[in-house]
Amino acid sequence: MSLSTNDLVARKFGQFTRLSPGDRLAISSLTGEGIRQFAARTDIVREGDTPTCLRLFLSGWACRYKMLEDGRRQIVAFLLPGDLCDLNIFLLREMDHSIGTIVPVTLAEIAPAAIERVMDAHARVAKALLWEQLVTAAMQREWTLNLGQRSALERVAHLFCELFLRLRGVGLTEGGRCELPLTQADMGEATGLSTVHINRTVQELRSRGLIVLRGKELVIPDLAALQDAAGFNVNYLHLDREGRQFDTNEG
Amino acid sequence: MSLSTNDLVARKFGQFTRLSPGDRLAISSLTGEGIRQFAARTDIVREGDTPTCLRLFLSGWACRYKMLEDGRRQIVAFLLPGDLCDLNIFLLREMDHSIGTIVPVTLAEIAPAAIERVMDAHARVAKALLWEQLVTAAMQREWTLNLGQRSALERVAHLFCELFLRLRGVGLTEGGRCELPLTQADMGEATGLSTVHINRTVQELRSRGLIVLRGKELVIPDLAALQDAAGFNVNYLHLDREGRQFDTNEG
DNA sequence: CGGTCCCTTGACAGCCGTCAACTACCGTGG
DNA sequence: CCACGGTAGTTGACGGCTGTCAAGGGACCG
Repeated sequence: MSLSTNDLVARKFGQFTRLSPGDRLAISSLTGEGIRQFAARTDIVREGDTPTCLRLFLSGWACRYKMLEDGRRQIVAFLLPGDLCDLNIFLLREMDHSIGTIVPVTLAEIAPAAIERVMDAHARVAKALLWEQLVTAAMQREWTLNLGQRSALERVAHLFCELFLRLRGVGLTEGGRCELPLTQADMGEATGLSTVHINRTVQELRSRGLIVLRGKELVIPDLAALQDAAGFNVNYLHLDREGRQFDTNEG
Repeated sequence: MSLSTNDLVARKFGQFTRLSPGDRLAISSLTGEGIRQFAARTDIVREGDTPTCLRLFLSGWACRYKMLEDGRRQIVAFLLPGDLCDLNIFLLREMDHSIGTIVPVTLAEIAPAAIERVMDAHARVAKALLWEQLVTAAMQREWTLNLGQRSALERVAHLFCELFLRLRGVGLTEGGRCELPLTQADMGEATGLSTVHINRTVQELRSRGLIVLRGKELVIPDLAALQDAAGFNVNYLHLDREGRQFDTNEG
């Protein structure tokens, strides 16, 4: 498990910089204690809770969500394996949103002090974590654009593109195939659409041959075509290895 | 001007923590050089640019925005006096969005190294800046909720509540009154609504007595009523002085 | 005084939500 | 073996919120 965590971390942050074995070990060491499992469809953190630790997601899918008083719910982000959530969050008195699982999740709970220690000792790791935080913010802006300007078809296509590329970044795809454990209700809450309209939109994407979605498996026969339908611009994921300037020389 | 910057900084971060005179001076000193002015309706940074510096907004209004290829435009955030933008941004190779002015803007351009120096030397300042970054992220999540779940009336009311409270936080309101230099087209681009529908929505808010909007001045006769109409929950602005635990003892 | 920007209003259309019913699937238990 | 219930997906009918198109008015400015 430590090995696979190391691998996950290498893939995740390898999208930004090449971490040395020592760097990777430092991150993996954070996950030594505090491994926790959560069942599907349960809350990990609730709005109003006091933040206590950061979390590194190791397996499974979760989401950040916000609710209105009358029950309307908006998923504002998905959390996938390799995602680190809430750097510096302990500065806030209480959470303004909740985090809930979609499917069973394994994550590592990390004390703020431990992260600080590792970031102080490993400059490249520090930069990689800050990069992760910047990309998270960029995704949130892109979602704002998605909800504000895109049509239903574009929104759903965009969501699939983003999820696929993020999963591919951590080695969780096979060719054009990936897992997609979301219900259509989840997709609706993420895109601001009703489940009925999600259903129609998914079928439109199917009939255009842009996706094959059966069970919990998504296949994208032609990623460029799906991106085109979505008006997807990959720049916000910042997968450009800018971090090469910070790459280790050790390998 | 240095004095007024000091005052602005004190108000802005005073919402989180009480900075010592030395802390405030340290921030103000960052703005000594690199003061720049921008005309109304011009770009400060463009998508694709290489990030070079952070910016502390001293006066005027600006916005972050993203565009789609066909010209659709989404404002994803407003930048008001006291806002600091893009901590750590230099880790990214290029901007994924643009920043443009609404009205003439004065800002201080700050070199990454200078910020780093101040944050290293002043722990409370560092925490205040990280808090600012967390609040920015929280606002982006709230906008996601706004666009995904709220009706046109709720969205516009919510926008007005947020802008008013943010301005009040830096002392730019008088009673229930504040400046609102946005055109209805701007409001539309921020809320994902057409200008025509913004117009109708604003008039509905007017006829309900929730706002008085004339010229570039917004009056909110009953903030609680407007918040109620918007379904506004202030928690995401994190104005709870959690930072009191980090407050200076110097006064 | 013409031009431009911004606001306003009306008519009409369409995207998407709501409501409702139905199917498929699956695990449980009688 | 089948009944049963719950979840997820699907489909049709209908309505409404919001967009589009178009035109006009007011304020400001060169």
